[in-house]
Amino acid sequence: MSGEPAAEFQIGMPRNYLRPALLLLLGEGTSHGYELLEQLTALGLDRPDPGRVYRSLRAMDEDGLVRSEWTPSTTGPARRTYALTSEGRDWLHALAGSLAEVSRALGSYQRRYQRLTTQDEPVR
Amino acid sequence: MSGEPAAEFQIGMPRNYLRPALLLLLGEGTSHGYELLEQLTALGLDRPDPGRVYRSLRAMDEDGLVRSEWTPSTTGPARRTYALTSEGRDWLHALAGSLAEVSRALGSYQRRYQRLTTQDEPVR
DNA sequence: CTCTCGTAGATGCACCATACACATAGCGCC
DNA sequence: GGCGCTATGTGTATGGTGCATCTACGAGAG
Repeated sequence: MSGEPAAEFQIGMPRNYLRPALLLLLGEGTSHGYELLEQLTALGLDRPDPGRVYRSLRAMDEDGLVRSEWTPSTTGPARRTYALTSEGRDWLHALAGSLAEVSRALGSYQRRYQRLTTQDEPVR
Repeated sequence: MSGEPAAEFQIGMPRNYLRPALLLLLGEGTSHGYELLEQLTALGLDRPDPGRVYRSLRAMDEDGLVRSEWTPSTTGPARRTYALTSEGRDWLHALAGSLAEVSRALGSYQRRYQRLTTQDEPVR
C-alpha cells in the first residue's frame, strides 16, 4: 500500500463563486462584511478568507453592483453596510444562471460516475 | 437601465475539476489524451486546453494514479494510452465524493436563489 | 489602568491553477 | 512539396486564492 487518497488535492467551489454568493446574500437584505463572512459558510464556503471577502465587496462596489455606506455602531467598530443595486441584481440573475449550468454539468458527472460504479461492482 | 451583465466574469467549473473528470473517463476504459480531450466536453469542460490536459495526465502518471504506455498507430502519430491504476480508482471515488459535496452546496445556493426570486416577484 | 478578546475592515504578497501561445512530428492527400 | 488532421507536448503570463499581518473600537478581566 503506497498511498491512499490523502486529504490534499481537495476539490474547491467554482471559480469566482464568491461574487454570486455575496450577491445572493445581499439580495436577501443589506448586510456588512463581517456578517456576510459568517453567512457564507451556509453556501458552501468553509471558513472563507476575510481579506478576500472584503476585497470582493469593494470590487463590486466599484463595479456598481452594490453600494455601501458607513453605519456607526455603539457596541463596536463602525460597519460598512452593503446594499444590492439594480445592476447587481441583474448580475445575480446572470451568475445564478451560470451556476445552474455548472450544477447541471456536475449532475451529468455524477450520473456517469454512478453508472460506472454500479455496473463495475454488481457483486456484493 | 444602465448596464446589463456582460459575458465577462463567467463562472467556471470547480477548482481541480480536471483530475476527477479524467479519472472518470479512464475509469470507463483506457484512452489517450487526444480522445479524452474531446470527451471532456461532455463533462462540462467547454473546449479544454490541450496543454492542460496533457500536463494533468503526466502529473497523474507521476503520482501513480494512472499508468501510460506508447501505442503505435498506423494512421497517425503514436499515442500515449493511459490506464487507471487501483490507486487512481481510489482517488476517483474520493474526488467524486468531494464533487458531490460541491454539488450539494450549489443545490442549496439555487434553492435559496429561487426562494428569493419567487417571493420577490410573486406577480405575473 | 492595562491587557486581552471579539468585532470590523483592510493591505501585502506568494502560490498555484488556468489560459494562451507556440513547437514538434507522423500520416494521408492533392 | 504543401496542407490539414492527429497527437503530444513546453513556455509563460495572468489572475484567483490563501496566508499573514495591520489598524481600530468597545467591553470585560485582572
